Amino acid sequence: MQGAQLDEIDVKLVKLLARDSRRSIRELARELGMAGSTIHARLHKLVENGVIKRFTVLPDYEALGYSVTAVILFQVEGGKILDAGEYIAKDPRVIAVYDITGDYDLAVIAKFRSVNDLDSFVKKVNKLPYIRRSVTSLALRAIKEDFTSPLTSG
Amino acid sequence: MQGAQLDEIDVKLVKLLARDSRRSIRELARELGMAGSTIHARLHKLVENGVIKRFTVLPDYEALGYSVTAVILFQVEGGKILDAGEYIAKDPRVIAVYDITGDYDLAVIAKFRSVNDLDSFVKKVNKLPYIRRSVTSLALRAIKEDFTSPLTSG
DNA sequence: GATGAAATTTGGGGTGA
DNA sequence: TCACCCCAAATTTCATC
Repeated sequence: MQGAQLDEIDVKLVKLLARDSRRSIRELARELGMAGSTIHARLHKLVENGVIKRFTVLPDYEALGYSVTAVILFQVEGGKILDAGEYIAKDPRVIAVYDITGDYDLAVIAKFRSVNDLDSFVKKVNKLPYIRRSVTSLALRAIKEDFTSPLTSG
Repeated sequence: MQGAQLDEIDVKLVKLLARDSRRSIRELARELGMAGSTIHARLHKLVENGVIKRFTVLPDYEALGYSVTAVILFQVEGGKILDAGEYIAKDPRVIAVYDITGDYDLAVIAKFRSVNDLDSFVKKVNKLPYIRRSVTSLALRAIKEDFTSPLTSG
């Protein structure tokens, strides 16, 4: 994916956009001390190279009815970890799946409309033949949830 | 924050923007079968009510040099969970902190530039007097990481 | 790569229906 | 809420350096 080496301007541009992706190219150009057309071209490349995967919006899941967040760990039979991970990843309610070291093999974070919804998800996944064990932790509260934090707090 | 009840159009609008927040109001209006000025007003309210928290960009953390992701669980002395959570949340490398049920009290997801960087983070947090125990799992691979998934896959 | 100027769209506000 | 118009500002393209 990356032949693209990013210089300091590129990184600054991504950070500015992570903070607020609606800022005009003119404004960004002014702040970065370059011409608008240059920033426009750089932005285009960043998107093309996949450094910026998507322009999106940070939603309030509570307001949208997703009041339940869960962290679920799975033990999977050796050799089937990626298969299981990819199966789990297909579910739209899953926002993250990590292949992890330690006692468990997969860490999953997902958003649900209700505890019943969570329950049906866990049961669905546990039906897979190569899932050995799972632990479900209900997130009583999301103290922080900001996937841009490393870029926007720095 | 939520006296705002969202109708179907509002939800659709958020979903469309979660998929691509650069689409013009004209285009969104056409797709939703409403006038541009109406969509403009609705969008304004969604931002004002905090249903849309921020316009942002989905970055490729690998490309930006954050090659290490970790899932860390903490056991915290009763009564100090929120304090610990808020302390941890301040670190820019932390993208999520959940107050969870189960054997551990906090689940943390964070991004690091190196394993050393991760190590120093865990040591820093473990110095807190009310942290009883922690388990660090290195994410060998992010099989999925898309915090808009419930909105964009549905 | 970067630039400034030109051509095309868009945002945002207002009006009356 | 809508359809319509307006204008200032933005995006995007392109010839040129």
